[in-house]
Amino acid sequence: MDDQTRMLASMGGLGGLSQADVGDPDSVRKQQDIGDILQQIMAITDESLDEAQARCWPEEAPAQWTPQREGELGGSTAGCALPLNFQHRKHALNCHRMKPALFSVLCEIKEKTVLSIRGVQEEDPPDPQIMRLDNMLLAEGVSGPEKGGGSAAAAAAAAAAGGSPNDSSIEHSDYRAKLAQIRQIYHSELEKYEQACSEFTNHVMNLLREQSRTRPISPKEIERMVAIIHRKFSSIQMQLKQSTCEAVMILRSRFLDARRKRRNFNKQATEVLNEYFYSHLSNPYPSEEAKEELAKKCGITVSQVSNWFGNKRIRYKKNIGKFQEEANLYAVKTAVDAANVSAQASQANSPATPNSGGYPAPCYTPDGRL
DNA sequence: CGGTATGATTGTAT
DNA sequence: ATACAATCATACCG
Repeated sequence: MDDQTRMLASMGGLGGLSQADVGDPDSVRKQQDIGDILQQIMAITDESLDEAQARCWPEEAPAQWTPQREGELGGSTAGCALPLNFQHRKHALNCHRMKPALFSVLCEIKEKTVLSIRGVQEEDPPDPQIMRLDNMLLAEGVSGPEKGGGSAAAAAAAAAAGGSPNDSSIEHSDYRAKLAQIRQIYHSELEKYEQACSEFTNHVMNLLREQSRTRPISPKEIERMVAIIHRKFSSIQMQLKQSTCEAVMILRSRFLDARRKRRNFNKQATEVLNEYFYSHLSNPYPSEEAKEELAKKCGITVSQVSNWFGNKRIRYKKNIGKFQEEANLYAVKTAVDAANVSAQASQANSPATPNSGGYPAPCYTPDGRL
């Protein structure tokens, strides 16, 4: 009680605001006291904005040739008399021995009210949308670790495998270049966002910390503010990720949809494949190893071999007649090869085609005609 | 230019 | 996961 009155007195001395009527009941008076103090604080907080503004004014104003009368404006040569006045009041408030207690009470009250208003939506789980985007960017190699030599190595490998610099490898490198471009843009934008975010966060935190000396701001509140800022920025980042994903998709559909740029396999490759097919007509299902072997021989991928056999089987079955000529041709071919291998020349039996399975064998004569 | 050949993709069943 | 069937989209050829 004593303290309070003393504080009031001192505040009153400062601002001349203490018009507390002495006749009131105690509780009411207490409330009013607190109200007054709050007003004081508010006033100082508000004014400190002006003060800050005042401080921003360049001091290059030539020294005033007519020094102002001290009594009137608080006495200062620095153009504006307000700052000192405020400094003084602020200092007095800060140094008041009731200040810490009052401050903590204010913080507590504020904590309660603020928390009850919008407290319970903490720690939202990671957005599934953003996770999806992240996964995709990672899968496309946009957001993952920089695989510096990766593209070069891949291109080299493709060139080596292809033997000749075919179109596909050229297109592949083109695709890679475009992807790298997207990747670069993505990363620079992301970096920009992150920098802006941290800068802004720092700025706000400093501001709040600065203000927390005159205004009840708990560390928790600052944390919350930071979280809000981060949420905002991450939503911006999501837009970036989304548009990057779109760009990658467009690129993919343009460059990697092989149907658009279908190339027939070269003659030798088809020959190898057909040879295998017709010499295994009873069971034209190459094993994984066989597929790999064929792929290597033909300079195509294993899945291309699989595609070829899939297409071949279905088309052969659908119209055996159409393929008979071809079948005979390759049958003879293998027969000749076999004959060449075995020293016993063309004293021909039927060639080594053990036809016993599901695919009807073409009928042919040893000389290769129907 | 139109028809066919052909490699790739998609959907479905096993 | 693999095979099959249907389909797509391009390549190729007369």
